[in-house]
Amino acid sequence: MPANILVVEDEPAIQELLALNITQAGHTPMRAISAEHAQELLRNALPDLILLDWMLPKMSGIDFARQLKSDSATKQIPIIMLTARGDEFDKVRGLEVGADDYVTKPFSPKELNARIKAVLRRRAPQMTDDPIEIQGLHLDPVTHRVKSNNKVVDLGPTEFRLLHYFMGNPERVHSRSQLLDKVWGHHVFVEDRTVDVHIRRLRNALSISGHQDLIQTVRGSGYRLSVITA
Amino acid sequence: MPANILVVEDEPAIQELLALNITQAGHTPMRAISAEHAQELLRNALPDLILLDWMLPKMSGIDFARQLKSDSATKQIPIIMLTARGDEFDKVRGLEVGADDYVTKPFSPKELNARIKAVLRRRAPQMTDDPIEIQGLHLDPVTHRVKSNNKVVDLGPTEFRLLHYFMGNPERVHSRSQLLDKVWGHHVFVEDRTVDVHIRRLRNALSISGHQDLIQTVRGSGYRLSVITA
DNA sequence: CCCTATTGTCATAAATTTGAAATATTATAG
DNA sequence: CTATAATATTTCAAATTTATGACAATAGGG
Repeated sequence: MPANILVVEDEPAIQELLALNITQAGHTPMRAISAEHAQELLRNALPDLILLDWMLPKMSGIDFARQLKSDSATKQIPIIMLTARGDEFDKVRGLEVGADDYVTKPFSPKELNARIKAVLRRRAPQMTDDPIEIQGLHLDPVTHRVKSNNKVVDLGPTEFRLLHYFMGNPERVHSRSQLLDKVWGHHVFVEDRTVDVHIRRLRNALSISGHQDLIQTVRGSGYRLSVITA
Repeated sequence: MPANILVVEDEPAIQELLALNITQAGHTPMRAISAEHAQELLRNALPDLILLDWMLPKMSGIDFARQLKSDSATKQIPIIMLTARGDEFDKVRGLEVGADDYVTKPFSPKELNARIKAVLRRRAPQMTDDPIEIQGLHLDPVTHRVKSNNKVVDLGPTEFRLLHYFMGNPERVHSRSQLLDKVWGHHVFVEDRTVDVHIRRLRNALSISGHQDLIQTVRGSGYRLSVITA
């Protein structure tokens, strides 16, 4: 979720404010004081998002945006426009040059962060949300449901992710550490043994449809989802 | 119901007229003065519908339409052709290149909007004015009414849009952010938690006819309208 | 301009989930 | 068959998430 954000703003005070905000929201700011300066930075590294002032010295924000959107290297980078309330800015023109959203100054940190989050989210690639079926057990990420013959299997959030992962990688043994990485997240600090508890909860829930044996223990290695009952 | 509509028209006066019409119909126009310009805009964002002049400088409307329909990214976008009465235009050729409908200039705003609505309805059933019924709960966008066995469910504007969206996308889990995007709009700045409150109000209103359980909480993910009670 | 409906936020209450600790079982080397 | 390591279960308090009621600000309608 943390992203690199390029701030293009000529007023030092506002730029500082923006950078601070971005940092506090867990992202990393890159700063440019003009379109030209920004172009220079872009040659080295491409950010995940660009905050662009509508009014800039020399090349204006709108021209710069147009340019960014016409360059194949930068055109997919989302842009949030910064406009002063007095500016003659309308959504249509903004959208025409390819801005994904806009914020009017003065803006609240809260609002800015909300918009950054929203834009990044829209960009985020959709995870594979194809339904999976194994042994009559259906898992559908879209509806967030697990069913077996019209019987609904009720799962908590973690158990759902766990089962999703198992069904996406069947017949393979996963160590507790691997499961923590893939299902919980890369940087979580959780006891290995806690996985056991969630496996128990998952089996428990699956037992309603008789699928509890799908989740098998591989002593000394971890767990596995397998259709082989032996 | 609101849609982004790309207008490709080289005559400024007519373009202005079209944009005005579109805006008044509750949609958002994007303007291009040529096929090339349109291509540029399309690289940024795909509209829900394209209004395309039959006669354009350089690349003609017909060629552009053909190109749009051959590109996998744009081929499902519906196209309405604009033709002058004098133009030697025949429906067959228009349909050959994949236009979904056509309007002859001069056109009446009424006719244009009717055609836009019709084309959009064919493509996105959820944002049309068609009545929806689920589990005896009837929602009619035209009369702006919700009924269940001649019992009237009284809803505020936001709750109505929310229910409309849910009924147009049943069984699917929607995150709070998605709901804010789809029901409130892209550029609104509202707390995620506010969705909870409106869900509550919606459930409350629905309880008059016993449909409150249609709106289900999916812990950790969002909300869902589902007929599956379990 | 007054009155009412609607909205978005909070604060607080409820409900559910989670992680870890303690205890019980089970598998397996020797 | 035993000792021992590994896994299963149970339990519980803390943490997280959602539900709810109240309220101030706004928008609309007369």
